[in-house]
Amino acid sequence: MKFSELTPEQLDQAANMLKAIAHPVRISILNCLEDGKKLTVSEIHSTLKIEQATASHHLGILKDKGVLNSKRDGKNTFYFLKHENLTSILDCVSKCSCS
Amino acid sequence: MKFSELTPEQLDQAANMLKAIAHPVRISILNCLEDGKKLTVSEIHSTLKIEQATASHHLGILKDKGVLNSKRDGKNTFYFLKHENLTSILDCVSKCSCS
DNA sequence: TATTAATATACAAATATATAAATATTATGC
DNA sequence: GCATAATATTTATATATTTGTATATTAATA
Repeated sequence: MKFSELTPEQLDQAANMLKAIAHPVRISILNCLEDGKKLTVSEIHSTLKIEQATASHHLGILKDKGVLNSKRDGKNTFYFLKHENLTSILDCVSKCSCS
Repeated sequence: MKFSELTPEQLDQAANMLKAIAHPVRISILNCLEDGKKLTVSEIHSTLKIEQATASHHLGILKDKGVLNSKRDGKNTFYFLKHENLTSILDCVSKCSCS
């Protein structure tokens, strides 16, 4: 799939997905969710030492833009990567930003 | 290199790099520069049918954030990818946003 | 040197995003 | 139903980004 074959809508969706990822807190969240891990809002909030509302907010953005999925289980909501291979983006950028 | 091993500064740089890419016009620009191609501002501006100033502006952002490099040759400035493997980000996102 | 081509920058208006604090919703267990 | 825990949403303020238009810079050439 070449980008030149994408419709403007798909191009926008790709940009929105990347925009969602392109934030220090949200990169850190994705880092927590590597290897198929499913974590609750509380776990993210305590692990990253950020406000509960902030964690929920960023998780909501990532879900809204198609990066994450979530599954409610009682009082908890577990978040996880929608596409496992998205972490390869992180690998690539971390390589590029360290050289 | 795991992200958890990145310093806050490197995390910010990675986020800035992704933010630079995360825009429909700039994704289209990167798409033009695949396979090591080097293009001038004029070529980008006519290929993508955007204003000259807009092309220059977006190219400047991509260069400033470490995504592109440029080389002046007389009246022309040629832009090209700084890290060839950055296009793998596009491949990944295009796959994810089409499924 | 004057003209033209190619690129880059400055500015302003509209839009979008980030952050924190407060409040609301959803679900459990007594 | 009431209290509590876990999430989610709202609101307001500050900041950043995008876009177009105009202008400035840089380089070649007549």
